[in-house]
Amino acid sequence: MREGAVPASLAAEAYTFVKQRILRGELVMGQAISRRKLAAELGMSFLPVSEALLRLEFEGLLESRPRAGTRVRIPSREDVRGHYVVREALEVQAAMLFAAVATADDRAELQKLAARVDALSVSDQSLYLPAHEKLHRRIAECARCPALSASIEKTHALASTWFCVTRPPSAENPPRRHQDLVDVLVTGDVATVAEAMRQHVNLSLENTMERLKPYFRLRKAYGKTFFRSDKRQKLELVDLSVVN
Amino acid sequence: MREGAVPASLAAEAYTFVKQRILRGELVMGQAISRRKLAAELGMSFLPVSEALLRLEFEGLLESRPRAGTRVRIPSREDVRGHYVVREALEVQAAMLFAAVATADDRAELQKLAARVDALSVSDQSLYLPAHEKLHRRIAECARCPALSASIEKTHALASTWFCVTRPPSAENPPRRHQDLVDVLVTGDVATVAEAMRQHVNLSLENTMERLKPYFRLRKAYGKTFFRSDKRQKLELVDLSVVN
DNA sequence: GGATATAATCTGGCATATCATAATCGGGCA
DNA sequence: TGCCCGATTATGATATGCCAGATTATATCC
Repeated sequence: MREGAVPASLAAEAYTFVKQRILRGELVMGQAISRRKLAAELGMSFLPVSEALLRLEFEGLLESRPRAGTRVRIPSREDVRGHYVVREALEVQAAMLFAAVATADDRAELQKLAARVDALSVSDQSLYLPAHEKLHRRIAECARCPALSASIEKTHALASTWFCVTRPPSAENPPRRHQDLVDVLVTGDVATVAEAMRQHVNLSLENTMERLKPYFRLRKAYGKTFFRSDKRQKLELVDLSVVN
Repeated sequence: MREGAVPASLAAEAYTFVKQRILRGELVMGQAISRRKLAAELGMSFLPVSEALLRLEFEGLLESRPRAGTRVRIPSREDVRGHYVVREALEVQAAMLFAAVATADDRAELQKLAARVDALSVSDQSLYLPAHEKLHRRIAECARCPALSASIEKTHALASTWFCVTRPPSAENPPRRHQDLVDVLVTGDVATVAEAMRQHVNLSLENTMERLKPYFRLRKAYGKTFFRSDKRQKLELVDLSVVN
């Protein structure tokens, strides 16, 4: 995700550009993306832009239809459930490896991160998300398997799309959710650790499912047509907030 | 993977074409692929071909360097290990879900498949691979989570690349390897099932690691240069078989 | 006003052409 | 025979242009 220096290719530049926009919530679910306008904005042809969007489509962040358009994907219930099943598999594996190979420093750092995440979860929503991502990324990195880290990171990027909807002030969760999890990770045996992570992910699933509920209907409304103007989108979202 | 009717796009046609070639072993590890020749062969421009190869590169089947070339990827030790760590995570998850939700019919079918796989493993190598794939795919499908199935299938496609090297007549494995696994899957509780699958995958890891050992050196020899003629490849392979 | 046909606009897919660079080839040299 | 260096060829990345189809805007009719 680092993009400090000059990008290896124009396509890579476009890729990180769009991805950042999505992750920051500047592009919301269902919003249309024009390859040509993007190309003009970035000062390149629309071909590298197409390549970048294609990649984001493979990763599940976008969806497109041949001559209709491209937009930020709105998930279905099955999408969300499937996502969390895969995520559970990967994160449990990471947690088990963590318990097996993490150093004392690794464990100490993780506990600090967890405290920070839990603190932010009630104070600052915008800082919470990246901190939460970092916590999970760190667990995977301490498992010392780059392929597993990469898989998990891809999974998280996808889920980030869903989290840009403002959530209720989160009195719903125990305020020590991540600290409790990490305490188990740091001290427990492999089986205990696996079970704790499994429950943690399943809690996230329920949260996400609840939060996205209004969007599932929106997805149906969008269904087959790729709107280019965003008038209807706005209308739907008003309708959405009524229900929410 | 079905490709019965007309493909949705030229790029999709090129994608399945190349993928089939790799999975059938017509394209071996390290072999160069020319986008332009492929395009001519398929009667299309090299742009949809590029898109197809790009996708295969994302999936880990190919590797390319900007103005050097594209070739079938030769894995490193870390690649193989990482692959099997992710695969273990996914297959264990599938096995657990299978144990939880599979019907009686599902279980009966799986036992037949396992018997067939074990039989083929000593008789017919070319039929063994697809049967083995089908067995694992069936487990995932019975878990009734399409996203998990898709992830596992992608993982298997990648691994298929490594299996086109002829393997020693496999007296190494107990002749009931898959039947034993499936017996546990069908009758065991969730924890037992998970552990059985974990061991099964780890056995595969060791097998694959052993079989690919000569290729790890080949990868180093290839290293930075993307050969376009295959003279050196042939030479290396001779050197390879000496060691093997 | 509201529905419907029709033109204008926009979209993604693809073909062709160009460019800088990497791999290869062919001499010259030791 | 073996090795280094320029010329040649091949490659992936990108630009531009065109096409068929989807969406949107507009005119028309009731």
